[in-house]
Amino acid sequence: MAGNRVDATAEGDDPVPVGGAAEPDPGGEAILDTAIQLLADGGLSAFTIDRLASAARVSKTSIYRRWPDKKAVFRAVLGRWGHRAEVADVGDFATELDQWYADRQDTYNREGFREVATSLLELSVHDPEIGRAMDADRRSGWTAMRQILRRALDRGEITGVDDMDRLEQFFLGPIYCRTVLEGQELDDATIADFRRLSLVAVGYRKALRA
Amino acid sequence: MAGNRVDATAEGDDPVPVGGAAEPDPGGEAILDTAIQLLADGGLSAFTIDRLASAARVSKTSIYRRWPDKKAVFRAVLGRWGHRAEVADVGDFATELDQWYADRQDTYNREGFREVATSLLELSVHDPEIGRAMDADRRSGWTAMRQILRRALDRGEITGVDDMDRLEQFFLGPIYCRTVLEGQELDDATIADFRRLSLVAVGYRKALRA
DNA sequence: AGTTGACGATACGGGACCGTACTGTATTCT
DNA sequence: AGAATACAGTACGGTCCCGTATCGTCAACT
Repeated sequence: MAGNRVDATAEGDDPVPVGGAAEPDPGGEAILDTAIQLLADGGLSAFTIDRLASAARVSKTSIYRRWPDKKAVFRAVLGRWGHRAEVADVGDFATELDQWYADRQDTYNREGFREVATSLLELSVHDPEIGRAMDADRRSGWTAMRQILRRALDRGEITGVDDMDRLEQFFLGPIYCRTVLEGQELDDATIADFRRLSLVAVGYRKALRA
Repeated sequence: MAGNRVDATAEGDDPVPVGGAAEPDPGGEAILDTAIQLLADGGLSAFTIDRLASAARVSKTSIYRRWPDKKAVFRAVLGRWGHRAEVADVGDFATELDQWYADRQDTYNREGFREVATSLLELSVHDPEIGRAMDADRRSGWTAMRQILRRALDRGEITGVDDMDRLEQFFLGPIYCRTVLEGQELDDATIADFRRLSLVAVGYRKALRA
């Protein structure tokens, strides 16, 4: 149920399978899934290696064989938690935006998303290593929006702001604020409102009838 | 340097001065200020009562005399961390919005704001008690925006959306996303962009020349 | 002067947690 | 079959932390 794997972690997280070829190590991924579940249930204060082992029905040995210490487990969780969304170029900003909204809806309405997101954010803010991993993950997760905006700007569909960071924040902010900060659902009506407001804001003309 | 006190905590945080009248207990507030600093420096994992006592140059006795346990300290920190912004009715939405932006700029650019905000958010999401305190605090902190929007709607200055939650999220989201999630500064140019986009979005006509 | 109460310093019991080591077992590879 | 490996289970040392208790000091109040 979690998002796709961000494969290029390259931080020493990979278990390096010995005999066979590069298998995805289903055991490790199962552990990480359990870790996400554990984080969703009890937050950082309840996240211990002993509990993770118990919840994953695995011995601590199997955890420490894969990751050197607890922080490495967190980094790996962050990688597995990460999600990349690709939105194809269909020639129209609003259509691509709807695609992006649908993907965000799936992601942000996921059970336990808020809990895990806040825990990982707290970690990333106070730990430089995890922070870098978080940045990379977020950047890859947002690339879709960046590409959509870039194309829309090139087509001349939207105007008024050319700073990509601010544009991204303007589109994602309301969603993030509603779900992660406030804990409210991202329903269709809300998406419709955000969509209409945002399109008007950036001067997308074709959406005046909607 | 922290925000104003939210006085109506009413959760057993008050130290109840014995002899004199209702003094504000400067010792307790100094401890909470140190706690905020501690949270800003090391996050949740570094926040311990022993360290708090040491950093505040106070004995643990003085802490446990004021609050029954660690969670109560967190609740008190949340109360002191809280901030209420009032924006007077001046008859024009954009003017009041600028007031609000200025206040948000002060708040969100505060040293250590992001660190403390993420830690307290993580706590509040996973602990119902602290969560309720957080909700009350956030609600009081956002009331200014709610009032501004309410007045603007009544004056007919803005149109298109009448759901107050979504409107609030639409205005605060970009700011929150930029500062807390991304860790970027909330400079004047960014405020100007967000302001222009938002005003256009809600159909504030008078701002077309700006 | 004498009492009261807040305070600092310190110590302590109890528990939790991290990371490692050890042992025995099942499975896979040669 | 035999060797190598991953694994579960468990125990352990060391550390940290919470919350309480104790004791001596100092300032305020009566």
